[in-house]
Amino acid sequence: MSENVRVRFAPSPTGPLHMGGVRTALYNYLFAKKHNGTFVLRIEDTDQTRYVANAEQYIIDSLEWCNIPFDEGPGKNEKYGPYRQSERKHLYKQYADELLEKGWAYYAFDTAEELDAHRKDHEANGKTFIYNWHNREKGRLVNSLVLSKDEVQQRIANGDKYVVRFKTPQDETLILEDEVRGTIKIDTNTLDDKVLFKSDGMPTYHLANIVDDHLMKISHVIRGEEWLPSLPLHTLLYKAFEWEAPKFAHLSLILKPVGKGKLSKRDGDKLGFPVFPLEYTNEKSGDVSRGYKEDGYFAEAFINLLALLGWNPGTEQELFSLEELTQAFDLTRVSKSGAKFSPDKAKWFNQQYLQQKSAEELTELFLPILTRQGIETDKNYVQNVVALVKERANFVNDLTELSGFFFSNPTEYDPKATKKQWKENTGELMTELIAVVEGIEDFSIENAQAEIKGWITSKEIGFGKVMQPLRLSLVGKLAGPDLFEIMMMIGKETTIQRIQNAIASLSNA
RNA sequence: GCUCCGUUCGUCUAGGGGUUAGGACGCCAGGUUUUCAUCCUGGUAACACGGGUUCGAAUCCCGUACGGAGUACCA
Repeated sequence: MSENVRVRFAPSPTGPLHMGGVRTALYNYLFAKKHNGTFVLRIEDTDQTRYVANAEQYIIDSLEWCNIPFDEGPGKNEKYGPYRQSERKHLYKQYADELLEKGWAYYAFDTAEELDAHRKDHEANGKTFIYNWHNREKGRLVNSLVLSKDEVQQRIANGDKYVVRFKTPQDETLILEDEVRGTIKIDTNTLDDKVLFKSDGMPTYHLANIVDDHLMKISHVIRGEEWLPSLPLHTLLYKAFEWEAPKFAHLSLILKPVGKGKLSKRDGDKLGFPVFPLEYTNEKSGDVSRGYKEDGYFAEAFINLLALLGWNPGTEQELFSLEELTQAFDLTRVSKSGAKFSPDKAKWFNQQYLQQKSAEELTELFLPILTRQGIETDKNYVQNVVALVKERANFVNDLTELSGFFFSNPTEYDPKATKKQWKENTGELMTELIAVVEGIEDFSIENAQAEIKGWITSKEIGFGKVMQPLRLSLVGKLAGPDLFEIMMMIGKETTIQRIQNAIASLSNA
């Protein structure tokens, strides 16, 4: 199997790439890399009515950001190109004709309205309309199986609109193999004769897909579960063409975190998490959808969490680099059932990755955010700040909230904490503390600690009586790193200043 | 409706005839941090149901229920 593994990710450019799509791409990528194979990107844009101009670039950018770039695809290494089906349009007709000649397909002249009427009719009788040449519909459908040869010729010559349909064989039981699901049995009589070639001259997905996978020498088709019902058709198509079929693997869907159904953009909006890798602006409506990248996720974390959603290595390891994923990945360990997405776990993954980063790395990421807020400071200072607060952060963006008091004096004090910690005599105590702080000649952590703690001990009052109001004065709330660290960072002057501010606004209210 | 796929703690999952059914997220409690978070320790909690097969079933088979997908001249 490790020879000539070629897989493809074949999205339709109808909008931004959903995280489920990214996962499909990722599994393809991992499988390819694991087997020294090739990862192909093919754009399936055979439906002109749903085409969205910026979608293809979005897909490419997303794969890029996730660090799972394709080896072959539009504009890259095009030895089996072109890779946009719209640009391969001329290829498909001959294959439809081949099937027609071999008797594996036929012309159908039924209009959309007629078919619609049939469907409604059947529905009214509690039945399902199946366009299936060999039974049920004899005489009601207009196609080259019931029309005479001459009539067919004439209709085509007249320019009548027609489609080409696959002629599904009768009374066969298909035994299909899926790499993740095992054996699937299907009775061909339950299948309908799918359209292979549309009246607009474009192939449908089914035809284009099989032809392209064959032409591009795809060895493994790893795709979403929504394609499982098409597997019999696709298998039959390979048979009809007398081509060797690739192996298939169908991936279960990513489900919404709460309730039923598959994950949708709405869930993200409602529960406050992105469903797209990158921010996306809808060209028509102007709507902006948030992205994992913009929400502060690391690409490695995003990939890691996606990989574990529906796959596991069989060990208890959960944190994987892309390299490790590639090594560990195995299609047979992909789970058959759909997985509910958990925003909490996603956050945890990001936290894990953030904690692994050094203060230096995080500072590089944090600096632009500070600049955007108009805070210009010394990089070393920022790095020291980051070192102090990073263990409290899940996202780089959290650093803003966590470190604000390092850059400016508190302007308000947490009311609840104030009520609890700022008592009648606290003002006097803090005034005394100012004197103590002023008296510290060499303002180092050791000295400050020794002086202040010594003073508290001599006053014979509890540490909390001083330390909590002090924290309130310096930070504005009861949170944050060690107080002495904070004092060193902001310096003696600012420390005193902040205590004075606190006394002014909290004791004279 | 019909066809196909699936079902282990709330969630992601391990386990595939004999296990105290394991881990992770979440949640709860305790410890550390005179704060908060982190961190550590512990706890909570699951084999959908009913029939078989078997000495023995979460595990194999059948059925039911529930969930999902498909049922387009969309992909």
